[in-house]
Amino acid sequence: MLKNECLNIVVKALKTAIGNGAIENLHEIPDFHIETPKNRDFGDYAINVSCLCRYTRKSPLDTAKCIIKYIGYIDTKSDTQINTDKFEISLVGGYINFKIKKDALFSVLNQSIKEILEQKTNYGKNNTGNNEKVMIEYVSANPTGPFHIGHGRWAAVGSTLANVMKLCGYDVYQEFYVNDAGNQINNLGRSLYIRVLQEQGIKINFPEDEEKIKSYYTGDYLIDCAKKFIQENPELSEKLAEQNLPEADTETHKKLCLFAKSDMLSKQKSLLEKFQTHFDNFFMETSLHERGLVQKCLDELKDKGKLYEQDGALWFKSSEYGDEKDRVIKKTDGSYTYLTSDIAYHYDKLNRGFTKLIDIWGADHHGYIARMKASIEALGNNPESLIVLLGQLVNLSIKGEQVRMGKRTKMITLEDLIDEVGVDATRFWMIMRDIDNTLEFDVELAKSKTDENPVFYVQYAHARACSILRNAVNERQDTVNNKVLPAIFSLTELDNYFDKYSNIRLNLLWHDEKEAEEIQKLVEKLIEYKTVVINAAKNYTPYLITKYLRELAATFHKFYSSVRILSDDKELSKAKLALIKSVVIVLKSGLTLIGASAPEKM
RNA sequence: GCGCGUGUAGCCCAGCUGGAUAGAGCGUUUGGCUACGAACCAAAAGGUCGCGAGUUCGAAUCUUGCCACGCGCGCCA
Repeated sequence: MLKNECLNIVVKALKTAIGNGAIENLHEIPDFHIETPKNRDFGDYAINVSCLCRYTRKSPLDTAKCIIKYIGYIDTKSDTQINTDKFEISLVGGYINFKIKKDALFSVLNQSIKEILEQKTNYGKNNTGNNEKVMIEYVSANPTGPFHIGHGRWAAVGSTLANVMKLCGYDVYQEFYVNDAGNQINNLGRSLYIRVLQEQGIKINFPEDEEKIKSYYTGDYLIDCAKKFIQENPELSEKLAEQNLPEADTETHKKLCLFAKSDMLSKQKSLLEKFQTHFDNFFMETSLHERGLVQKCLDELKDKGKLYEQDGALWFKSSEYGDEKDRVIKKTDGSYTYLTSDIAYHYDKLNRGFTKLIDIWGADHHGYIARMKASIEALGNNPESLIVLLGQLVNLSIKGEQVRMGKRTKMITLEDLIDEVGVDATRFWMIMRDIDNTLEFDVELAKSKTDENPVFYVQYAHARACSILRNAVNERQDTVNNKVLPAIFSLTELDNYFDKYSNIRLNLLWHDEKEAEEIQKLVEKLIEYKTVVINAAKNYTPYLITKYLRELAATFHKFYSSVRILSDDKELSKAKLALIKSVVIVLKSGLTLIGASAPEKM
């Protein structure tokens, strides 16, 4: 790449300068950052050498002069301008600016378009992940009710991150942890019991006592579940109704719990699929207990002297590993805390061979990080292997007015939102912002099919580009002369061209300087996709993909408005169509990464 | 009180490892469809980068002290 050549030129010159004693006290070549100048009149790439000022004891400009003196080309216009075979180099302030000469630029742009057309959906694929085994655990909602809006954010972010990391060569495994062992399942079963009785006409209600009602799920989603239960267990339901038991007996209770749990879980699963979020595994908390893993973890911690008893409870010395205080592992009533199974769960993940554990949690769980890492370290593993991505919550608003999720107001579920807004728009909006920011989700905006909505802006670009490709192989209407023009290409002709594409005739296009500029900008944007993907994976920031897609769409729309694609000149049209095809490929690839569709018509 | 996060244009947000005149979108004003999709494009207006100090040749970016907002600080999950 030309970028690296710029870097090499500067580094080589700098080394010569040091060798000649022009710069003293500098022993290590600094890590130069290659930038794209904000003002393109300066050039295509720039390297800032101001960081060397402290060694040269000169101004940034003089420092730069001092370096380019050693680039070694004779074709020197002045002490601030030099020509190489590929670049025009000029100095402004502490910047060494590189302007690529036309021939060099052709070959780079050609090469890039060729790469995109050849690799197609694989464009952007790389191996920065080095096949590392990564587990991404996200959503992990309790199986006690429908998803709320926040779960949607983790689903969209987690699945997009998984897609991006796969593209970067990580061996990604996606898991959903089901908390099906705690007391909340008992509460769920007890709540279903009441609904089952109600459905059979018995006058019974949830307790009114504010304390007691906390152990019930009063949402009406259990009514459906109750109906299903009665249908599948008619005899038992009748018995329950006749006896009108104040509480279900243990056997029945277990059955109720199990039924409600699996009903909730299957509803969650199907919603996730609908939402383009595909897990490799749903890991049941109960399976940890069944396999004795919890006990095994406790034994191991005990052997290492990390547990102690106090006030009738069992404690873990997490404060030895940086947690602010020790944590209870086993309560006085003999039951385990949530943390206990989580310790076993993460221990198990590492034992399954994953070297990087990514957990996506709501910001309200941030206090958990220290104790989780403490447990990993206490069990002899590297706490750095756990990466917790803390996400801020979602604020839902309708027409600018915030919807408060009070206890009294009816909850808006993720499913409601998807039905209202659609999968594509919901996913796009959910990952549009960095998870460090509270997400402002305006239902009306996301629904709107106008210029306020970035999802449609991007999809429209894709549809528009597809439309041009269609027009190239279809008859067209010439409204100026009012006649029908024949198709420029046959479909196979065009496909063959893209498939066996060897050299785009960009230089054909170069006669028009304005067009050339637009073409260069467009191709550069397409090239950028590769680094965007890498950065999104490296920094766990899937929002970069949406940001990029909006930029690419904007670049394309602008390109479209100033460059005519189809014309009588077949060769010229072909060359331009190769660009359009590339745009289609990259837009579609990006939209696929974020789990949104790429419609060819809208 | 302590911990984490946020504070950039009227609104919602970018700003890459400290670097050139702080950038998009929406909204506002104005202009552009008689050939490829106007769900688009172009132009203008709009900023004490929360406030103060420090480090630096250079700070929206790093350090520190305040201020405001959000979340958390359970033998809940």
